[in-house]
This record gives sequence, structure tokens and C-alpha cells, in this order.
Amino acid sequence: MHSQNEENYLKAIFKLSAEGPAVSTSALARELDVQAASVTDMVKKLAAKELIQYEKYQGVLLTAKGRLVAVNIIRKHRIWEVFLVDKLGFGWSEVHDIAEQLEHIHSEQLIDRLDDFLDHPSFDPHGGPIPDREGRLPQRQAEPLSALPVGSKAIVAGVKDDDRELLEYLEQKGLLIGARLRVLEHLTFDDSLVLETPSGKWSVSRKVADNLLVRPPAVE
Amino acid sequence: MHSQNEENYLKAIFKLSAEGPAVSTSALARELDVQAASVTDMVKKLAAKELIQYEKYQGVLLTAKGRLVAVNIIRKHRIWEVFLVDKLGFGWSEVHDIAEQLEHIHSEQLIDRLDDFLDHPSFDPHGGPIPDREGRLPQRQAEPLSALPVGSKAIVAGVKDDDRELLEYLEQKGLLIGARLRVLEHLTFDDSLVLETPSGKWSVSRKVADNLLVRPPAVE
DNA sequence: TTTTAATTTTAGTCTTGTCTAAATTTATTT
DNA sequence: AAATAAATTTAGACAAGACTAAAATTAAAA
Ligand SMILES: [Mn+2]
Ligand SMILES: [Mn+2]
Ligand SMILES: [Mn+2]
Ligand SMILES: [Mn+2]
Repeated sequence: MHSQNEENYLKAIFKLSAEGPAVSTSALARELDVQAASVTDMVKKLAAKELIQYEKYQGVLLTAKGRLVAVNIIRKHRIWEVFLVDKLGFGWSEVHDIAEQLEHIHSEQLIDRLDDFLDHPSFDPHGGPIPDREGRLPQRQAEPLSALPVGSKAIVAGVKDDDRELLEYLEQKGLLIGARLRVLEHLTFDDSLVLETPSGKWSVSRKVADNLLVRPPAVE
Repeated sequence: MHSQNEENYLKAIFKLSAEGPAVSTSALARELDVQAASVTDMVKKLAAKELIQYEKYQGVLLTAKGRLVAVNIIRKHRIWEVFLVDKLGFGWSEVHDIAEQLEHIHSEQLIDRLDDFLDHPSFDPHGGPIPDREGRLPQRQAEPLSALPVGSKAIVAGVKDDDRELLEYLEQKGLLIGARLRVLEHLTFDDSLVLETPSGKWSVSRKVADNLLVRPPAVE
């Protein structure tokens, strides 16, 4: 079995791998909130266990083995989040920190039975795709809101980062999953957008628009 | 917040306190499966945090603060066991090890909501009383089967230790919680008992009889 | 292409929790 | 009461993970 720490490193490497193949020491240090020197120590240990490939000064890459561990943690995290929201009545902004702990419970049986109990959800409360036991992620045709041209309509499909503050902000603006919206304006000055939402017109910053994932409406 | 380790030490001290006031280093070492020297180191740290009283060579005692931590862990452990059996369909012999992990999830909210979801159970699947938020244990009029005289009838109320093997053994003999039984014979030679159970007549050892808790029938 | 700056690694420590072996204290026998 | 045995504590080490400060490497500027 792997330690919680190893699991957190692998998960962070997986997450940062989305931005490009090799993950740098400093990016990992930022993500995990530790010093770069600590990361260097730790990636050596992970490489010794063949969970990542590590070349001095060149950053790290997950091996197939490491990727599977990471994706399994994400699977657990997201299934637990569904449980917390659907069964225990937590709000979508309240569950991430608890799931950060629950994702490290070691029992395949437990997560399989929980998955049954929840009727095999494909997405978590933030629109995050839930991998299956083999590590396959369901596809979703979602793109960042910031990629939409002015005038287009869309439906909220998820958020990139389940940051508590962002989630509370979106909830307060009625921008929950499934909410309809339209892009009214685009200010080139700061790349902010003006949106029409169920609860009125709102201006959102570029950063928010980058983190809000949407899909085309009507299609299905 | 306390570490998982501290929590496990406090829980073990609480458990062993039932046999008498002061808990010895060696008893703790046996219970936690570590060396006595490790226990000595650890109890010094717990005493420094005022979770226990420790006097060299005299064993340890929980403080009120330490007792509350211990009882809270037991509360979580047992509520999770109810969840695993009642909602996820695990057998009573399968849940202890998973609950050993789940009991260390830190979130008062989580356990309160789970308690709601389960309709505030008073006992876990092994008959273990579930403490309330203030650490009060529900009373139960249960005694070890070994205390019963020959001829008496009783109802299974729980087990002292949720040891997997014992639980599977009892399940196989139909001695689940609520099962009716009668003491047919007592062999003074080895203190074993012969029982009449729903599934027939069985002989059980003294050790099993000590660990099987029963309550009088008919009374409510 | 040097010089400077940023990133990354090494070296040396620290904390938590464990271990073994040796020393000390307490309990049990003679 | 002295001798022996059992329980407990100390001393010294070790592994996992973290830190700071300094050295080495790579990247960016001049
Ligand atoms: Mn999350
Ligand atoms: Mn999520
Ligand atoms: Mn248990
Ligand atoms: Mn139990």
C-alpha cells in the first residue's frame, strides 16, 4: 500500500500533467505547498518505486503504474464527493476538504459498494469525470467559458478547480451545473465577460471564465 | 487536531481502562502491536499534551480531555460500521478494518450528518454502544454469556471484541444479534458451555462465552 | 557570449514514531 | 533479606517527510 503522502504527490503530478508532459519541481512545490527541496527528495523515492520517471533538472513523468494509482485516488475522491452531496446533503463548496481525507481510505470493496449505492455516477458534483476501475475517464465535450465568442449560449458543465471560494461565488450567482448562460459582452481591456444568467447579469473575470467549464446547449 | 497515532493510543488506553484504572505499558504494547519502549516514548508525549496522566512505572490514566478524544473516535468508528452494514450491505465481520481507517476522518459535520442519515443509531452492528456528541454511552443491560447459570435463556446483545474470526464463527452458528439461546450444560472441566441455538446445539469454549454478550429475554 | 537571474539539487537538521540493546526499577521467589 | 525474574525506562539508531542555507545547473539578459 502507498502512503497518503505518496498518493498526494502522484495525484498532484497527474493534475499538472494536463499542462504539458513533464512536471517541474517548482510546479509541484507550489501545488503541494512544500519547499522545492522537499519535492526533490520525494520524487527520488517515487522514482525508486517506479511510480514516476525522474531525470535530474528535467522534471517528472508518471509511469503507467503511477498513473493508475493517481487515477484511482481521483476516482475515490469524486465518488466520495457524490456521496457527500447526494446522500448527506452537503453543498458543492463544502465537500472537497473532506474528500481529500476520504480518498485515502484503502479498500477496493468499499469504493465499489459505494459506487453501487450511488448508481455509478459518471461525474462528481463539480462536473469532474469519475474514472472507472481500469482508470478510463468518461469523455465530456466541455470547454472553458473564456473560449466562447460573444453572443453564444452555453450550459454550465463544471469547474476546473474545486476551490471553495470560487464555488461559493458561482453558487451565489446561480451558476450551478446545468445552469443556462449567454455571453453578452467581452471587454478586451481585462478580458472580463458580461453574462446573462438565471439570476441576472453578471460580470466575471478572465480567471473565473477560465475555470468555468461549459458545453453547448440543445445538443442532447 | 490530533494525529491518527495519538488517536489510536487514546482509544487503546480507553479500551484497556475497562479492566482497571491504570493501564500498563506492556498492556498497551500488546494492544497496539508495538514494543514497550515505543509506548514509553509515546505516553510521555501524550502526557505533555495533558491527554493522559503518566507516572513512571505506574502506567497511565486518561484525563477528561483524553477520554473525550477517545470516545469521539469510538463514536465515529461505530457510526461508520452502521453505515457499512446498513447502507452498503457489508457483513458484520467485514467492517472493522475499514472503520479503523474511517474513524480518523476529521469533520464533526460529516459524522453528525452521517448520524442523521442513519437515524441516530444507539448500537453498532456488534452491539457496541454509540456515544453521543458529549461522550455519554447508552446503557445496556448486557453480561457475558459465561456469567449465566445452566438452564437460563438469553438473547444475543453483542460481542466484546469485533474480531473477524469470532464474528464469522458466531454468524455460522446463527448467533447474530437478537438470536435466542439457552444454556444446556456447563462442563467444569474446561468451562465450556453447550447451547441451544436457532441452528441447533453447539458447544462453545469459555473464551467465546466470555466474549459473547447477552441480555435477559422477555424483559421488553 | 559573458553576466545575471531563476530553478533545481545537495547538505545538514528537525519531528514523529518506531526499533534493539542495555540499564533501572519493581515484583516474586528462595 | 537476598537473589532472581519480570516489567519498564533510557540510550542510541533509523525511516519518512519536512525545512533552511548553500552549491550547482539551466535559462534569460545584456
Ligand atoms: Mn474535490
Ligand atoms: Mn470535485
Ligand atoms: Mn470495530
Ligand atoms: Mn463494532
